Amino acid sequence: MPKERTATLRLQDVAEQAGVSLATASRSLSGAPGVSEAVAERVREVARRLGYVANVHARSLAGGVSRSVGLVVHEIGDPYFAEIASGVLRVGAREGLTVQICHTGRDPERELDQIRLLVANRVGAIIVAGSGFVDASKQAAAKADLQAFQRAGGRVAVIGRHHLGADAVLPDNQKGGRAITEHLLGLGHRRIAVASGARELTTIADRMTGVEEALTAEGIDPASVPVVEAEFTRAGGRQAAERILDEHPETTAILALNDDMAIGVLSALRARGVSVPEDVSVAGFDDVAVAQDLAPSLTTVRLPMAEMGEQALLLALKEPSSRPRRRHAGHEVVARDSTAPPRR
Amino acid sequence: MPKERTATLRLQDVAEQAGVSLATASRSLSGAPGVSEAVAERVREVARRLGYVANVHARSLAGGVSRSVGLVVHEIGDPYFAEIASGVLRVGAREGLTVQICHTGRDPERELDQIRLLVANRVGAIIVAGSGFVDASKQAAAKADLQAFQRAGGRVAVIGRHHLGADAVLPDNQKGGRAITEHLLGLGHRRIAVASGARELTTIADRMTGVEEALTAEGIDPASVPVVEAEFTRAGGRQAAERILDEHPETTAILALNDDMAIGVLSALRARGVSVPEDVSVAGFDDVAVAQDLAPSLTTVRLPMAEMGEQALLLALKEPSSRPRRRHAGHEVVARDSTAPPRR
DNA sequence: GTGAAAGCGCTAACAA
DNA sequence: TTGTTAGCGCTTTCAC
Repeated sequence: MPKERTATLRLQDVAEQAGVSLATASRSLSGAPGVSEAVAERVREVARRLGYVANVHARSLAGGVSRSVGLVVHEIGDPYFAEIASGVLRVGAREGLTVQICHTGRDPERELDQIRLLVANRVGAIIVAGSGFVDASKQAAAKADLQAFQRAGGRVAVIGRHHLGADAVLPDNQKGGRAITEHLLGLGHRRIAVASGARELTTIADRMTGVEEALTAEGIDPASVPVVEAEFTRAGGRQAAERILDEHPETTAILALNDDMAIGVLSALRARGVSVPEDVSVAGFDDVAVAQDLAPSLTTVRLPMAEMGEQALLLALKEPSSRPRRRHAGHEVVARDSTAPPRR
Repeated sequence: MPKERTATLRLQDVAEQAGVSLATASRSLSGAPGVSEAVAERVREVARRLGYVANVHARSLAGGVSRSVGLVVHEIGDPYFAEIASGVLRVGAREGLTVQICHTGRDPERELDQIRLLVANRVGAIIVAGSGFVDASKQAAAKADLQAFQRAGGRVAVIGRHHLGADAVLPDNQKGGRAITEHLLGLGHRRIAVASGARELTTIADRMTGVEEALTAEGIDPASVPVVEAEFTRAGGRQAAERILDEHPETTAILALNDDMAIGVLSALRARGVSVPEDVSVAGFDDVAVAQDLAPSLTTVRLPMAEMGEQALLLALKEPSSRPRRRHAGHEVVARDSTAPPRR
């Protein structure tokens, strides 16, 4: 980190070169009114020639405005969040905004720390992606900080169902859960098992609600359906699949609550010599890029991740409304090769 | 973005509440020496109680130091860069650094814009990930800006071979290219084809150099090996595979120069009814997370992406040396199910 | 239309 | 050990 005073160009230098005052130079470069076009153009020309770039810190300190936004994700290495980030960065670049990204590891405490850091950085907006917690108290502290941030003029948008009192982009978790279950039921499956992540996450809870709706509508008691809870990862999917195979050998279809788990399920089935979709059908959720490249290609629910990222930033860029806005993101069941009618 | 002056807490408020001067409050919170532990603790307590967070802009303006770094990637939605970013964020969080990420889309002009933006943001360090260009002039402007940034006290680290005059983490592209080719040759393949990306990228050039070394060592004329150039993506891999199948039906092994292309190759082969590895072996490069989950699982060269990200930030955090440092990242051929001895 | 000057919130000399 | 004060580079009234 630079310690010694950096010898960079200041606006003062540009002003002197252009033979105008600091104020005029400032106005010229920020496009503020009250400067003749001729002078403004001259100043801009000088700035360009000198390679001047304004000091964002000074600018934001003096003007109280910030051209940067913060994005809080679980883990950027996870394709789900990488896609969301991609959407956010795209809009950010278009709007000339800097985007700061940070990890939470789904730990409310780290989340809080990161949010505080973003507030300290005086970002103009904060976007929280990733699942909320069913237990609102887990994010109570974050909520308090975000509310204070909003009162101070900051903007907040979340992706997913949170109890954070902010504009939200809502993935179709419940409807998607219902739709993918209907797809399985429509194929004739009656012995379905679910590979689930931690139920304390709203993402999981909502997807499960959808699953249960579809089950009930078909006259199946949700309580009769095995739901194996494991980590929301490949490894978790593998474990879940093994337990399902061992404890519920009659299962004809496994629904994994995200693609990562579905990939783990596929790998466990392969290892056990269970063929998909002949012996067991497998479905996922999210439609990460690789879902189509697996063999068999994965039937899943497509969530428009990148678009959700874009929407979230766009929401955050709007004037705040009196009540939190909600945008529903849509979903689509993508039927591929991993699901087929059951044999029996 | 907040327009109205935000009514946040200032250090002055904390100082008053604690009954000390601004300077003492500053020292207490930044851990500077010259304050009695008792007073420092009291100030910290007050700050905590009030929920005070220092204004980074004021801090960096006054102190000339910055606790943030910039990361320049091709596209964050690409798993290769997402993994690198994950490594950078991990170290960043540990060091209390904010990380700004931006896209270039492999366009030198956008890269330059983004670098300028980072400089304007007075980040302490800039990390440029992604391939360099064989033609140094394409990044000449970026180089000039980065050099100026370094002279002004900023730190720069690159991942990959660039002509940027900065510390570098070098993926084992050449050695890896040689090793994976040797793997194919070792299995007995003599009719190998390469699905390559644009040769203007150093990543591709280096991997090809390794491939050619191995070929030559085995007494095969590199010029006799078909190299199909296409986009460095799945779609590009698909196209390349189709051309290889059409124009060089005798091919027994296809080496794709990254996993993304390899996935496209696999998908094209599947569509054509060509079985892997029985009819044709396929190998990739990078070992992105899904490589192991494909069917057949993909033989590839593992590059420690997340670690490369960590290393790059660590390099950038060190004191600058008189001459650019180089860190070699290592590689490992991971033999999986997509390669086997040729039939014929 | 242009310039002078007062801060923005903080750090770092320099005094006490 | 503590306090006073002068900036950091910019935006923004307020005069002219």
